Amino acid sequence: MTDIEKTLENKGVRPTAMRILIYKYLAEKEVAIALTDMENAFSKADRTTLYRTLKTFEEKRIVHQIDDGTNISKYALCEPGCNCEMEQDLHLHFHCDNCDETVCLTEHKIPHINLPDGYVAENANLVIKGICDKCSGQ
Amino acid sequence: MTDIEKTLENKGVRPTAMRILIYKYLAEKEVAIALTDMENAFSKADRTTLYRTLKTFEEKRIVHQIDDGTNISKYALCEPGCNCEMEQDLHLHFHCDNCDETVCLTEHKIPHINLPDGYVAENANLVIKGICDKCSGQ
DNA sequence: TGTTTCATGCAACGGAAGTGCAATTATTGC
DNA sequence: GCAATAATTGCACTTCCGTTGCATGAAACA
Ligand SMILES: [Mn+2]
Ligand SMILES: [Mn+2]
Ligand SMILES: [Zn+2]
Ligand SMILES: [Zn+2]
Repeated sequence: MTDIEKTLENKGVRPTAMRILIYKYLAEKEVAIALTDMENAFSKADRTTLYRTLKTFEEKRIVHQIDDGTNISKYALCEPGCNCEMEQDLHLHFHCDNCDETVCLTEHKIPHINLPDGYVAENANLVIKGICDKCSGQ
Repeated sequence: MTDIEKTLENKGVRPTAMRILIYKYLAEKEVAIALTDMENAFSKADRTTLYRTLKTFEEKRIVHQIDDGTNISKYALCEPGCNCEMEQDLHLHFHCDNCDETVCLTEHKIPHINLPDGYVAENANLVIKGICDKCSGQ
């Protein structure tokens, strides 16, 4: 039993061949992945299977969904021990307008915001757009 | 010539009847408006006209587009004299999970974020989700 | 082994954004 | 005013992404 299989089982997901492949794919990419990216990478697998795998992973807190403002849902593996929905774990995301890639900046947490009276914050999403380190040539 | 007509002309938009109605509608709503909302409010007008009017308004900086994470684009009138794309004018948006409405918190600017080396920020989007003042009963 | 539960594949649907083109309306030059 | 021109509006259609229903296949269980 490999590390990935153990991880999946720990999260309550049966480690099928497909799921292991998808996990590996997510692990080796350092950027957020869209369903379409998956489709291209796994031309043999069905779109629905990829879709449902991502949803299962999300539910079991293996990945978190990222809304980077492109209107295309992206996904990235959660950090070990992260509580995606807890305020202290909400990190920001960076979307590069040049290469169109989105990355997690897991070290950069979303600052706490004081809201007007009556507003109760439960979640937050902060996306910075611009040019990424690869594209800025630095 | 009414105030609205003047405003539109100043922004370089011909004040047609339709556009004046749409502007009025946006002005009297205190929440961000989706294209579908428009369709319901103006059942006589064609969807495309509403769509293109919003795009024109956006281009001419009469409204700004809001991505609140629902994957439905919303629009709200810009504050007088605002430079939507300038960093100092980027305010945050609040989406209520209860009533599903999104509001501009124009007084709450997005805090400046220090990025890792090589990343160049050009724009930012911060959406807080939770319960709005009306729904929290306060 | 037989039964049940879960995963996968195929097909179709739905909502929202966007586009080409024709028709209508407003503006301009004479 | 009237023809020529430009801008706006309406209709039809497309595309893209996300999502669901249902049948089939594989794995776990008893
Ligand atoms: Mn992330
Ligand atoms: Mn706003
Ligand atoms: Zn880049
Ligand atoms: Zn509310």
